[in-house]
Amino acid sequence: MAGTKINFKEIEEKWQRRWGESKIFDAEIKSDKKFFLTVPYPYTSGPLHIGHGRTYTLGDIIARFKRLQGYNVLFPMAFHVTGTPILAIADSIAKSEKEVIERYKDYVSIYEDAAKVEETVNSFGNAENVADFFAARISEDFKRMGYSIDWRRKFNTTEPMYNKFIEWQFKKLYEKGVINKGKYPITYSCEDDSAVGEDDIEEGDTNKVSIIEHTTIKFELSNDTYLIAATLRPETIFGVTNLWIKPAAKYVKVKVGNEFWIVSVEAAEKLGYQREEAEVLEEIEGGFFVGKKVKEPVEGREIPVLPASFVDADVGTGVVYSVPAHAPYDYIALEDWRRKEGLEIAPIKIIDIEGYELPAKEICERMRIESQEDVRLEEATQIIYKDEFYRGVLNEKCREFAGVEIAAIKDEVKNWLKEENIADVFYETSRKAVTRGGGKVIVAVLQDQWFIDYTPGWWKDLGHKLVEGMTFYPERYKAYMHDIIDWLALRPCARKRGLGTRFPFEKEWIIESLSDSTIYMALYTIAHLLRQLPVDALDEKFFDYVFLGIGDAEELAEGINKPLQGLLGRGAEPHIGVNVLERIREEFEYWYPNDLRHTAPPHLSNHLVFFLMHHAAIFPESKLPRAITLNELMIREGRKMSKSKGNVIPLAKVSELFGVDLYRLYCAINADFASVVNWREQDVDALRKKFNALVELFEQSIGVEKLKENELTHTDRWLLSKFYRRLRESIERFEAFRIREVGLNMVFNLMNDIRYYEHRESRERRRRIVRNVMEDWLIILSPIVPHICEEMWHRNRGEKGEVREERKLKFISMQTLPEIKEEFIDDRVEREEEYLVSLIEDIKEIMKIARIQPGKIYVYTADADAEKWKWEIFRAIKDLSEKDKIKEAMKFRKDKNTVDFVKQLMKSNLDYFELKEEEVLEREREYLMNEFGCQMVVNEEYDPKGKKKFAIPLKPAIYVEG
RNA sequence: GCGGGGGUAGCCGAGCAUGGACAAAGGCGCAGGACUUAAGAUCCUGUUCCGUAGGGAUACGAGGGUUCAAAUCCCCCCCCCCGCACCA
Repeated sequence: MAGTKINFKEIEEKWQRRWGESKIFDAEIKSDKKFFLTVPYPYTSGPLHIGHGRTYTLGDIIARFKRLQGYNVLFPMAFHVTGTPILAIADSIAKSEKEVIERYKDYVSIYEDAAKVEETVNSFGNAENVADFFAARISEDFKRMGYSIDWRRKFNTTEPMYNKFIEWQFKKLYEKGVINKGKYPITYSCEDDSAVGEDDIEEGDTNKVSIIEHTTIKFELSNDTYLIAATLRPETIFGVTNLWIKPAAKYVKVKVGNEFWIVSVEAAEKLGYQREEAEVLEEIEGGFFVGKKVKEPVEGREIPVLPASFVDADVGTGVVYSVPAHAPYDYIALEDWRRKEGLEIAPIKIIDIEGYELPAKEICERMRIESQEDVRLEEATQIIYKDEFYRGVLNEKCREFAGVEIAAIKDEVKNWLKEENIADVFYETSRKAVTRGGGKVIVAVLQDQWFIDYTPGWWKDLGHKLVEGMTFYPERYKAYMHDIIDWLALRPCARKRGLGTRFPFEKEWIIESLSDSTIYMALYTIAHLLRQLPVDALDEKFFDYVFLGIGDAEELAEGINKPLQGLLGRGAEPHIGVNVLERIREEFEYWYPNDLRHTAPPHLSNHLVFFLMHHAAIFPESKLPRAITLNELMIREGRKMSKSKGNVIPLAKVSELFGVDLYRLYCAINADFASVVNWREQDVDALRKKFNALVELFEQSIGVEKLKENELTHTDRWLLSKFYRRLRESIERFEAFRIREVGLNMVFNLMNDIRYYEHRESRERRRRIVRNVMEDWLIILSPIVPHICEEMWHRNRGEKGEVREERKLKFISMQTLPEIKEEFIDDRVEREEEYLVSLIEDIKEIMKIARIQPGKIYVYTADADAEKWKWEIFRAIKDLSEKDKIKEAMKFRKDKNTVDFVKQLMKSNLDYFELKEEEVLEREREYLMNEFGCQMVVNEEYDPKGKKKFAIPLKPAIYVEG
């Protein structure tokens, strides 16, 4: 075969241009049923790659399918600019940071000529330029991917219109009493003087830094002066025997209220970020405290302060209290002391746990740990911690807490210690971390952080109720979303840095970027219309009217026009007519709610839950989201795609490297939403061959005459039956978002059917039968591979000229789903074919095993006159249980052969189906003889090997004569 | 640890909810053949083992169990992936 000579790139461009010119994806209000689909707007800090493309592509496939279903579809797009990353990039570039500049040169050179790269990147010192550049490029990328987006509604999240909208949202939440201010611990960089997140932290994406709450416990050194020990296990305070300190480290005295706390220098700095009243006084060498006695706070026992090398001044407070019965570190350190100095300190056991007498001692012995420098101490600590936490019980030394499991009593002990003014809270990071700039990351407590309080019961109830009524795909995420709502508590919603909307209640704060992207889908419905209004008009009243129907359009218009009239002078026509406002309201009313949000699982516990909760709080029930679908990520050659691995393929390169339709097909077919897609070059190549073959198949049927109804043979009917059955299944699956199955069914399986058909009939006839189903086939494939379908559709219809405005309905993209021709779906035809296939297989098997070249084939069916009783019994016992079958059969024919037959029947496990075997075989005799290149006869008397008796219904007996 | 998802032939990946037609779809890879000057593409055949008649044996992470019958149901164990918050 010559292979298809199609220039895919040309076709992509042609149809994208024509779709654009004809504005077919610009969604306008129609009386039809509507479908409003959104995917997350991309963050414009850099180019998107093929992994991101999966979500947008699947979104577009759904949008296109919904159009075929007859929905008036709105699929809009905007750009996310809010937050710190873009600003941080601009700052770095302004500061000429080499690494960032190099990275952005790479990014820009995806799009720009080498000559312009430098200049462009230089302009990125300004954050706005970064955002604008990538927003513009990503728009182009999306157009090149063939996405059916209504671009008129595009906006970005830093423009004034958006700010106004976000202000409105926060006022609504404020009215509900869920915007509050309070203390909040965060990861923080002193150097940058700001909060830092996963993206700001070195290796933060692979090795997360979380906030750990330590308990500090005061050990009195002298009046009002305390050594402050930090611990994760405050319940072990009852077993304390001594303190540990690092002699070489520097400690400081810190004035906290009326008390003086002694902690390491590092801890004092952290304390400064966690408490308002901490004041650092003099510095003291660790060694100074060695040998001193302190009073433990619970019993008032005097215990010694000892030096230990394992103490890290930069973890906790640099002071550790020692519980040698239960802490391996402490046990080993004391052992050291005993050996070197002969100092005996007896462990105090306070936790009973099965399998241990003295847990710390035993674990060290078992693991053969002998030195405090042994790295495995960490592991030993983990093991004991876990064992004791889940299985340990506090013993009689622990006052009223005795007899309770650690897991259940830990927090009670902690709270009691706090109440007794013995304990306090100290936050520490879960590991030592630095920012990408190298600044140390600590935990700071913000004293007046604004946050959204998701705890009110009424709100959670609304959230649960909403989720309950929604569709989720994959379904399991529904239960997960309920869990997230339960677990959601406080969420900081503003920060002092970054791009975004000023917090309306305190202007030096900026609304944080996940909090400003929760109900923005509503803005899509009206964004293009808001452009005609002055920004000042977009006040609270305005949005109340548009989104909630509160107030009156006339009054509102007057309010808007008054200041304008002042400018224009008396007697001038009002600028904004009531009709404009009504139109805006109407648009929102028509399109909202968001029928489907398609995104990826990482958004579940942040963006999506806010999306749901904010909708539930602000909008009436009729405007709440209807469905969420999620697709997993894409990896490449088995590995995660990331800048650092250098294995990223930009979305902008898809057309050039693979072709858009092929990429889209791969996204659709390679994995279900619930599975990770593995982008493998080898698989892409294999799919390309398939795809090209498919295109060629279509091409070869263009201009060919269809088979007429009266020409149809059994094989034609078989193909048509297969086709419409697959089509019917595919539409059902499409509706259920099982796009992979649609793709497999309508590409791989159908092509196999057609290959079989061609083998059975002829190439010429195949061209004709394909022509019979081609239009329907193209339509169902068009959401997935729209460009080639559009091309084939038009070639087939001979519409080579430009498509003019009035002919826009002629796009395949604007068709409706084909009718399923149920009359062609024919079980009998398919069963007959299966019957033949299995007969051929059996004969081949026999030829192979017996090593015979057939001279003549004898086939004996169970519906031959002499064997007919078999069919009768088959019919009679088909629905009976195994046990009853023989019994029932014997009623028909008391005979040993009957028993043998029924046994054979049961073993072959055939599905009952009425089929006239002899008739089918006679009809297809010529084909069968062709297959084997020899004579074949059916139900002849001649039966030299006595095979006849082995015939059972649907499985003829065979004798092959050499 | 908690919560969720998985472990299927050389690889990827269906099937498992409603146990039987499952040696297990489909694809890739590999081997042989056809076509070709050749390569590629395409098409056939094979791809656990045994078998001169359509059959049999062993197999679906490991081990038990239920059943006439288990990849599919139950129990237990091992391993892998994802989420656990302020970050877009």
